[in-house]
Amino acid sequence: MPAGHRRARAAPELSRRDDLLRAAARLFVDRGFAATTTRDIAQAVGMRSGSPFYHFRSKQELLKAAMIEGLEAGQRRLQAAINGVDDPARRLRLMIRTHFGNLLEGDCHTPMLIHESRSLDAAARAEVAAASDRYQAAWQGTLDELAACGRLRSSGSPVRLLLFGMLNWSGQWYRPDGPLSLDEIAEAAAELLLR
Amino acid sequence: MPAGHRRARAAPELSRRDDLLRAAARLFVDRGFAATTTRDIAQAVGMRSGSPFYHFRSKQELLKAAMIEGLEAGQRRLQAAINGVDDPARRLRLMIRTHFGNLLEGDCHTPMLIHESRSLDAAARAEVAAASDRYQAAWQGTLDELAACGRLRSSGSPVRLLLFGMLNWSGQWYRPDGPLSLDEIAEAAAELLLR
DNA sequence: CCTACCGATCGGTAGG
DNA sequence: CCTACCGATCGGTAGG
Repeated sequence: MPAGHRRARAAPELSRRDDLLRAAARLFVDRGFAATTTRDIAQAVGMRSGSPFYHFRSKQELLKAAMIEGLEAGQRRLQAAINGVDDPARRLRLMIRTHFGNLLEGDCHTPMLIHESRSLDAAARAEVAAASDRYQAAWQGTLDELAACGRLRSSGSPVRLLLFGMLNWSGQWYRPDGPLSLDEIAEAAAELLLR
Repeated sequence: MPAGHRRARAAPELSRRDDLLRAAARLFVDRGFAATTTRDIAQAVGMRSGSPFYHFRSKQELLKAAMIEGLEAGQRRLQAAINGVDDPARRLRLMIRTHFGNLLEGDCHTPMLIHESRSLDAAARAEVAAASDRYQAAWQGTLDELAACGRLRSSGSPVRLLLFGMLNWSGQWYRPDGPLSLDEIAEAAAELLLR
């Protein structure tokens, strides 16, 4: 039994670390950072209470890594989705839909953790803020382009922030089995921005 | 010294209860429910660690009361602001600006606590949800009226939810000493909705 | 990665 | 509303 499986899982340490990251992200999103126990996280991946600390120095480090790596994975999905798309309006629609995916599909939902960075110390919070800025910077170019050709309702400075509000707040009310699909919600959000 | 002040503060028990509620709301908003200690709350109003439990049965009850009473106070401000205003577009602008006040001015910021209702048991969560629904119901009439006369960008069903997203998410980025005033942000949000 | 454990903190209570 | 306190839980560590 151990023989045939050797190649299936390369670098088992990395995979375990990833398991912890994914379980932590899910629990942090569901219950909040402070209400989640390192024991909960360990149990979610079948470890004992002390073992997560073999992979991460502290609970805060787990949160920091989950947020940064989750944001970077989301950013890669964003770039892949708009790769080669010239029309900025179509690009915006794709970004909105992809962001909903990062936020509400899959099993990490990292963008919903942004508020938990208040639980980090200043240094870690700065690292997370930098990753979050990189994620948002990817949007500014498309918004500027739309504003330049007059296709944005409002080119005022809070537009990007209001847009992220519409999108990120959906984590509070969206239900996969509800009456609205993510495609529909994404379309409605784009409609509000585009002229 | 005790003589002359007797009339200044009527019903001191109620006032102490209110002090606790305000301090709790502020701390819950700043640090989150789970990360806030009942000792923190007691200290914030000059009590000893056991004393909040003379006014509230449990930490959860404190959260429930802070949320419900805060939402009701906000709803009263909302109604007062639009009292006698006939133009639905102007009413919407006033509601948005007043909601920003409930959210970001004063010292309770109750709407930012909605996410913390996950820390309540099912019965308490239902009570809070009912108060939150009443708060949101006040908006639906105005939105319907605007949709009926074609002055809403989109009359799709998620518009109210997307609107609340724009507004409530601002708690994540708005700074009183930042470049944008609440008047400007409120105006930008209204611009996105109105045609 | 597990076992066994520690010190600190926390929500809540008794009794006044 | 305070004093004094309890039981439980939690993040983290030593040592293997």
